[in-house]
Amino acid sequence: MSTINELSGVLDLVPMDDCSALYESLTSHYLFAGLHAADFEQLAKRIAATSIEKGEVLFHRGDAAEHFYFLDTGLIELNLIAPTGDKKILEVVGPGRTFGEAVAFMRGHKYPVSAEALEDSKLCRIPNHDYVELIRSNSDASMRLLADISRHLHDRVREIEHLTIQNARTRLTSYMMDHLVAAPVDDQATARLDLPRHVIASRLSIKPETLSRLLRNLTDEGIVSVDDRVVFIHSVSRLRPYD
Amino acid sequence: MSTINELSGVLDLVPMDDCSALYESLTSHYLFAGLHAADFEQLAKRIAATSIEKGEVLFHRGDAAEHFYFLDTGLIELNLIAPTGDKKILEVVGPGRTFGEAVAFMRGHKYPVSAEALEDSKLCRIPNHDYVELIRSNSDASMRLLADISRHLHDRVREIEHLTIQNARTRLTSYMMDHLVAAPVDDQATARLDLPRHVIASRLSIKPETLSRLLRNLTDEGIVSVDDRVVFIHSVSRLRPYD
DNA sequence: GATCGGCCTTGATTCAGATCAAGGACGCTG
DNA sequence: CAGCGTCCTTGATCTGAATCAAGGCCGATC
Repeated sequence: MSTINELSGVLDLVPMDDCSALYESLTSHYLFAGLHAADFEQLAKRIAATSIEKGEVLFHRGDAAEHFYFLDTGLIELNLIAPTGDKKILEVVGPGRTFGEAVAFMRGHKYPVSAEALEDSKLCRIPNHDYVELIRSNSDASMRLLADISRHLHDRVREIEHLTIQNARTRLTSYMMDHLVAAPVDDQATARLDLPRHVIASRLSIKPETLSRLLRNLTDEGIVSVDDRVVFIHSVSRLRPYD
Repeated sequence: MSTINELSGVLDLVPMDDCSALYESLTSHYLFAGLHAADFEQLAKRIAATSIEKGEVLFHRGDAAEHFYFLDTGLIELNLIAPTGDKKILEVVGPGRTFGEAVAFMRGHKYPVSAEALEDSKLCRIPNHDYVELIRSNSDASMRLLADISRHLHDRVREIEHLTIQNARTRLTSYMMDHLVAAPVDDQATARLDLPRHVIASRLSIKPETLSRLLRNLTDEGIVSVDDRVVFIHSVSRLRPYD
């Protein structure tokens, strides 16, 4: 759980140009797709590729936020830490997604969350300042960023809804429905719980013991069958009676 | 709890131009301040002034969102309703503030929350489409909107933090510190709990009974004195031991 | 294949906050 | 000022989820 970012340039930064595959995946991301080629090339000079090992912290909540990130491979958790040491995982970010892009516009320019690698990861570090300067003259890109941040906002509102007017069991069933491998057929479906149980528990704001018991209850009630990371849902309508 | 907005134009809409004071307060809001006078005049033609009585619902969660709002006078709550009927007040919006502006950029263009008047209120209804078209050609305005929505996002993250890694008592003391009438002096301060108790309770995601008991505990511990809506804090450091 | 160390499950118990149930303190109306 | 409704407080009890405490199940290492 060490920080690799704080003590000057401990990150092994590499100019991104050196890695054409990464260049590709970045340009196809919707936050960059609409940029003029010349503009993007200019920005790309300031983007660095880096990697981080499982368990390392990319940035801490409260750190000055000069960059945002694009995740190429691996898995990053965004979390909040209580004074008591308890951790709440807000979100798990997968490949092809960006994080930290809203911080550029926040007062104080401090990260409101910490970012830690759940797996060895490769990412791009994009300087806020350069990106903002670029989109300032590109209204389409600005609109896409607005859509992006608004979606994050909506996600947070939904999370608050889950935390306040729903209970632990409903949060778990929502999570399952968000992780189906395919659309339900015949009131049946399969979900993949690909993350370690304690990570899922933290995302749902429950303890691992509670997650375990909830899965047991659902199994005992004949609603699901659990085989390691795969959950077979025998009856979606019984799993989600109020949908 | 009736809806005034659903059945076509039941809102008593008035062209905003007719009300110069309102015009004034709108142009001084930071989301409109940077606009060119000619642009704003164009937009103003499409802005309607309206009013709504205490207890009426301005829009429901899930309604198609064609407009956002600027609150001139009164008080509006943004809430979420559980299938069981329980209500969670996400935010209480006061005069001079806007709400619903992020919805224009969300997929589906549906309000993610409902808006209900806590007091008789006067507001302006701004068409999303016209506003977005206007800021599309005004990068300063776009940047301000990005800052605005990012701040909302940050607020939601803080709320999630309060709900997950803090307890009811800490949420209440945070609320008090956010509602001081002046900066603390000598480890003492005064907070105003200007809203009805049940509204504050819902904002904090607790029941009125619990709010009442928490205030009693703080009083019994000699940390605060409560006189109706005014809370005198005898010791900020004892109220917030981890700050 | 024995030993170790994570991670997950299960059981027993505790606890924060909700719920249920009475009052009390008002402001309002007739 | 009597009567009433609304809002708030207080007390008693309940409950969902946390905590505490064992085990069980691997997979890794020697």
